[in-house]
Amino acid sequence: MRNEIMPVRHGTMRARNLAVVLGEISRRQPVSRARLADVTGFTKTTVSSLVAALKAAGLVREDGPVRDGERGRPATAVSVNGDRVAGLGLEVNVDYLAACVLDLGRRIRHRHIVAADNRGRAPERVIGALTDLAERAIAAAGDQGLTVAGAVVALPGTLDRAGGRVRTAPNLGWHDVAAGDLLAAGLPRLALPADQDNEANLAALGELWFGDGPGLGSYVHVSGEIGVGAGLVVDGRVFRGAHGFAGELGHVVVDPAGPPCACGGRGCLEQVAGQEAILRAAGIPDTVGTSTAGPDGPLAALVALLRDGDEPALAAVRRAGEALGQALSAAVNLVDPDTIVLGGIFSALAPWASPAVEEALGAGTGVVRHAALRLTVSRLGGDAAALGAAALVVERIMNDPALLMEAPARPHGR
Amino acid sequence: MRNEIMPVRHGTMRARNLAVVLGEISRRQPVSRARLADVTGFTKTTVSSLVAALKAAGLVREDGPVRDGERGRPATAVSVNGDRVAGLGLEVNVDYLAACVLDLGRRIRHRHIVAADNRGRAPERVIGALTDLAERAIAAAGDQGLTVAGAVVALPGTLDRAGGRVRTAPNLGWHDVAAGDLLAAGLPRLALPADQDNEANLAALGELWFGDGPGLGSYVHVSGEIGVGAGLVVDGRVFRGAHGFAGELGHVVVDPAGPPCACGGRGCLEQVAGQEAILRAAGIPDTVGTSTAGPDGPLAALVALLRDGDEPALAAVRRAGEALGQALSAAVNLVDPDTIVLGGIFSALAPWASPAVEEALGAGTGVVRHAALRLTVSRLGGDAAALGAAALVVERIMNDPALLMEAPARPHGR
DNA sequence: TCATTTCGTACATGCTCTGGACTAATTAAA
DNA sequence: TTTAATTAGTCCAGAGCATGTACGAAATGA
Repeated sequence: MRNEIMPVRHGTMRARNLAVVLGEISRRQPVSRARLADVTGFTKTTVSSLVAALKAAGLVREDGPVRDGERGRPATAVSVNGDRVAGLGLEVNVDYLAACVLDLGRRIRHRHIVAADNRGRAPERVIGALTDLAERAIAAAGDQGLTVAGAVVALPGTLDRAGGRVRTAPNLGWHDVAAGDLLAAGLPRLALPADQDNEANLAALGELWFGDGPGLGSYVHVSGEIGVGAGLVVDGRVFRGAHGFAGELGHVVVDPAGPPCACGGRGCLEQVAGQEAILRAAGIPDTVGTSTAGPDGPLAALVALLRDGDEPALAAVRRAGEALGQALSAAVNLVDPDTIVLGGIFSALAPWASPAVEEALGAGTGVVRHAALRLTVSRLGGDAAALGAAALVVERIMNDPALLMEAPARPHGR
Repeated sequence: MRNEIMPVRHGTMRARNLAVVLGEISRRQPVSRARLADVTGFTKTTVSSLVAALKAAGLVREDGPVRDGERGRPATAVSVNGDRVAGLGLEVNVDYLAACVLDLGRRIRHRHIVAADNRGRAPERVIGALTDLAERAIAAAGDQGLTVAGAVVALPGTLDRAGGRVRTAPNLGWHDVAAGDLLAAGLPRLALPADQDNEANLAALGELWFGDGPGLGSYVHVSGEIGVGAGLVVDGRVFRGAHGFAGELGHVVVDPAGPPCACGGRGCLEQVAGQEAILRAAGIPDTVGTSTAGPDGPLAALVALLRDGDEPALAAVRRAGEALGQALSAAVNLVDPDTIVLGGIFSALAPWASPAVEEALGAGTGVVRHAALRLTVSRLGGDAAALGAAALVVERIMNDPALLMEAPARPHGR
């Protein structure tokens, strides 16, 4: 019904085809124009013209002659130019801020996390500190000859992405904050408009790019920090649902008779498998202020107890894993992924939680389905969402390089 | 990662723009070329050319002069031509077969349901009966001057859509059946290749087109028959997940301690809210053979008991509603729809089940979210999936009318 | 040294959208 | 009744982009 098929004009066609060629270059890295013509179906002429435009924009580089086949003139390989354009990823979380710079070649050029207790702090202050971080990142990029083309901010809450506002970020204590405007005020104007997205979605994207590798196509990425969220990736695309609130794993009911949750529901997963719940059940005081992720945080204390075989801690984590597995089985039945990736605090707890997760997952998914399902653990650090945010900028450029090219590429607007 | 951006050539551009114009015509029905130019952004020249092509293909019709504004030359209105091309929808279900013909103007031209106990019957026999039904439908369409351009079959099971095979349809007793080939053998070659899809997905599509109206954008459509399935529609598109098995609501766990299910899991929704479970709990023998949907079926008996205030029946339906609401709350948290539509047997049971569904739904979704959520009941009959199947054919044509147009529209393949 | 093979570019061609001029049909005003 | 204004739709040149053939460039092998 709501089909949104947009008109295609010459400019759109060109823009699209630039993206096709750039994408294929990125996928096959040093690759000749002839081979590009082969795989895209374009004529050699068209490929040459598209590559020339990409080269002029600094997005692509000629690597010099390479012998591809056995006879014949050697090809001049082209590859993505990672030394000119980069994306900036930013992240606001409850107990830290993060920034990272990712170049078009997918190399991380800068990465910085600072601990900060943002719980209840005024949004202006938080965004102020974040823009400081962003400025330093942009400067660092500049030192390496990189131009930062755009930025995305990861925020832990429900967003109105179109309006650039945060509706609610309960763990930050934010309500209806114009984060976009605040950020725009502090950042230099970039070529691409700054954007924001949910922390869980971006962490999932980070996993796709830097985690278990490009083999992952469709998966549920659990990103438990203070809350429990999930990013749903289907065929390499983040699935956001109708309003962008999909993947709220933390509020899936795992025990209808359970305790009431702040969300208004009852027996939500977060009540059992959220960080606070786990710590409480394990008998550890949850002191925010010392960074959760840091070596002195309560999470480290929990892991230490687990290592020592402390029974209450083990039971708490087991119970959390069980509930998580149950909620995930619903996600599997409804969203049909290949893989489940445990991220956030669960990647640290995985050695003790995984068996319970696995078992509950098995009980909640059919035999056939369960056999095809993989359960993996994220190897990414706490700033997975910042990485994903930067990846989103790069992805956006790769999907529409014309955004960064001179006017001729899109002559008639749109 | 897996981005699938396809090259765009002139033919693709044209094909796309034909779809844009056709879609806008369909949306605004009698509409002038001038207005089309306005809303699409094309020049008047381009619109004229596109409309001419659509008219030549018989997809669009000129309605005669209409005074649109107040001054100036009156416009000649164009609208979708519903009298030339139609789509055929077919449905195989446990206790009936259905066919329907839908013209491009979205009018149902033919609709036929026959009761049949397909449980355990040989697939060849079932498909044979279905092709008979299809032939009669095609003949009926021909009598009305319509050409059937394509067909889609709704099947109650997990499908390998690309390969045209049914993997498993437990309630039919089918395993790895080449339904596509069987059907192709019996049907005349249509302009578009015949396709198949899951019954739940198509029922959801049927609801989108013929149910509570175009207002619905994103919703979960529960289609309980023998099993319990759900079709997920996000922004007017069916969401199929990675392998096409999304929306398996029937196997979401509602009670981890519950009875084992045939799927290998434990405490699945289907064990509580499936038709058999409800009937058993209500003390009614589940005799398949008499059509479930018919006036003498066990479902009618259940409704009669409910009308009489029979307590075991009321309790069974209440319990089913509760479990359904709980499973649906997971779907809401994960997929983020606007609306829940109760279809299948639940539309008949809604008067007694809805309060329990509503309550469980409220307990499992945050306050904010729950306030925005609507719970409605399908007004469609048993053949919702057949309607949806026909709608899918029509949608496919509307999305790419060039498929039905002479070669000139796509000169270079693809 | 020359045929063969493969890579990349040049130039003419064709398809499709754009834009301004023009014709057509109607209402409002003179 | 005539004339100006307004809106609809078509005609025709023009521009953007991909296609296709021809051709020069750079390697291998005989």
